[in-house]
Amino acid sequence: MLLGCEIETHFNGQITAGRIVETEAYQGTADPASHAFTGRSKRNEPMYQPGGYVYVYFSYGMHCCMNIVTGPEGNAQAVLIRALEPTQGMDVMEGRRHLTSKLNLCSGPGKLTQALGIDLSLSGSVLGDSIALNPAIEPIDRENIIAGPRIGISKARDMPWRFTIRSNPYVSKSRAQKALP
DNA sequence: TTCGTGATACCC
DNA sequence: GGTATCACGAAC
Repeated sequence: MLLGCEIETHFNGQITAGRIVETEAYQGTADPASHAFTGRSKRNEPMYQPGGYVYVYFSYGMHCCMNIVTGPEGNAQAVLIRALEPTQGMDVMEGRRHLTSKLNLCSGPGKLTQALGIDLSLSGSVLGDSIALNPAIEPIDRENIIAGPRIGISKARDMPWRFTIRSNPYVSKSRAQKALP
């Protein structure tokens, strides 16, 4: 479980980090909403690597979104990181995001990649170098994890594979409460 | 609620 | 080559 773990990046001597408060699971080639559903391609190739690889994709003309590959090689399971609670390098993040509101620095998948300085060139890299994954500072009790439908997809909308930490103010907001059709 | 934005995939 | 699609965000 990635919730509660910390993602830390080092670029140009600048350190930024945040605690994961919101994720979405994508279950490989059998999941119609997964980027791996239509088969292997140059873009989704990192998803087929073993757990620990990073898959970054570009979407809607301006956003990069970051996934952590979690399954065995060839399985294409990945977890989309949707929101972080900033923990280190707030000043650097504010500079990259051009705003000073801690609450909104990383409250969305495109926002957090911008705040952490992650872009397409990091797709296919491995955790541990420029991007590190640190263990949870404190474990999250099962009762404090909320599961709900994933956001922004048109297929398999009924699968409750979006996970957030209960009552955490740093989760993404604008579409968070959107009801299913 | 709408609109900007560009990489990708797939079809010619 | 052209174009529809897209796991979004910010401005209205």
